[in-house]
Amino acid sequence: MIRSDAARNRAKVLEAAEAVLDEQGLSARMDEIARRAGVGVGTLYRHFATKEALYQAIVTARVDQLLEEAARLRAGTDPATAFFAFFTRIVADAGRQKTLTDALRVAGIDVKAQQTGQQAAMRAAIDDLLRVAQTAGAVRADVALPEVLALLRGAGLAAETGAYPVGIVLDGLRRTA
Amino acid sequence: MIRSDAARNRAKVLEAAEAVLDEQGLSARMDEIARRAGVGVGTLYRHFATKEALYQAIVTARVDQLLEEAARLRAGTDPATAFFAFFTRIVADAGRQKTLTDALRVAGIDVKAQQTGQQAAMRAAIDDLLRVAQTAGAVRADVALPEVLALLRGAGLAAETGAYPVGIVLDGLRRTA
DNA sequence: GTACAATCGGAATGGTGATTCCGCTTCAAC
DNA sequence: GTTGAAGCGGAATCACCATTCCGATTGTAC
Repeated sequence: MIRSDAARNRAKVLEAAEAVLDEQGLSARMDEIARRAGVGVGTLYRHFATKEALYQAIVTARVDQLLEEAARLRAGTDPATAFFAFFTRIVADAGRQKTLTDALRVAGIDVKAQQTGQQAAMRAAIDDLLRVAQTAGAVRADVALPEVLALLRGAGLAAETGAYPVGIVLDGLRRTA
Repeated sequence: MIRSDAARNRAKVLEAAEAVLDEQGLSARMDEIARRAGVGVGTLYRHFATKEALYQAIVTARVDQLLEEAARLRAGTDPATAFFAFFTRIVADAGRQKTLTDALRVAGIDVKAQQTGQQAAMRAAIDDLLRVAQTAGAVRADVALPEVLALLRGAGLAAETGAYPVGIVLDGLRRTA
């Protein structure tokens, strides 16, 4: 059986880590996270073997949320606009959560060889939304996944520091009259 | 009088630093720069008090180059395209020189309060090119300097990791028909 | 209530890399 | 050619953090 205090601490750690990492990005210090969670660093390490692992846990969860959102949009929204909504959603979130920008890396060129297949899933979801939008005539035909990923990466990174005019980029992606 | 060897070493250090910093960004190590310059770290520190100072020296020079380029474009090119050319030039360079991305920060929201007035000059130059292009009807009227800076920042950051489709962003900036 | 394994907390450790120090070397003025 | 100051190299220092360790504590089973 899992000790109740252990479960409680794990939750506190995750919550604190999300807050701190969103604010400061990967450069946040482990002590700070532990302090904010109200536990010792030892406890923190009992639950997550390394900083990287803790980070990974959070990012993975976030990407999953995005994947769900993509599915939801795909199913329930006008195919011509689902793509734009998803793009916008990602950028908006990136402005609030530093971890998300790195989450994008999971979908992008990815620095350290990833694993989960999450990367593939994310790419597939975006690619799918893109194609449908193109078929519907809402997005110009001369762009493909790589371009969209690059635009997303840039928008996400920039949004991290301040407001980003997604609308302009989306206009650039719209079918040229 | 400045000792000849000192002058020579200063130049070697600057050259090596440009190369290394462009390749690896601010995380490059001081030893590496010294090694590449063929001098000891002590020498490196005799010429530049801190890593930050060395970096600053390079970035400042680069921004100056950009300012000249802006002036050149402003004077000698069709006002309707000078803006696009400048934007493109910056993004292209950012893909090659990691220091440039940070140079953009000088023109942007700037993390650690800057000084030189270089920031102001850069902003003014971009603002000027923008306005002229707008007057010429080449750029949509509903964008202003902040939006352009944000787009530049994003494009620069993304270009650092891979190809970036500037064209799409520029299309988004064009006058909407 | 007791026992013991799982958890805790947080001081100590270890690694990385910037910056300092200082005895040695080289330049250039005389 | 001599000499003092400026410059040099690179080993030693310092600071910063992630991660480890271990004696003290707490939860759960009996």
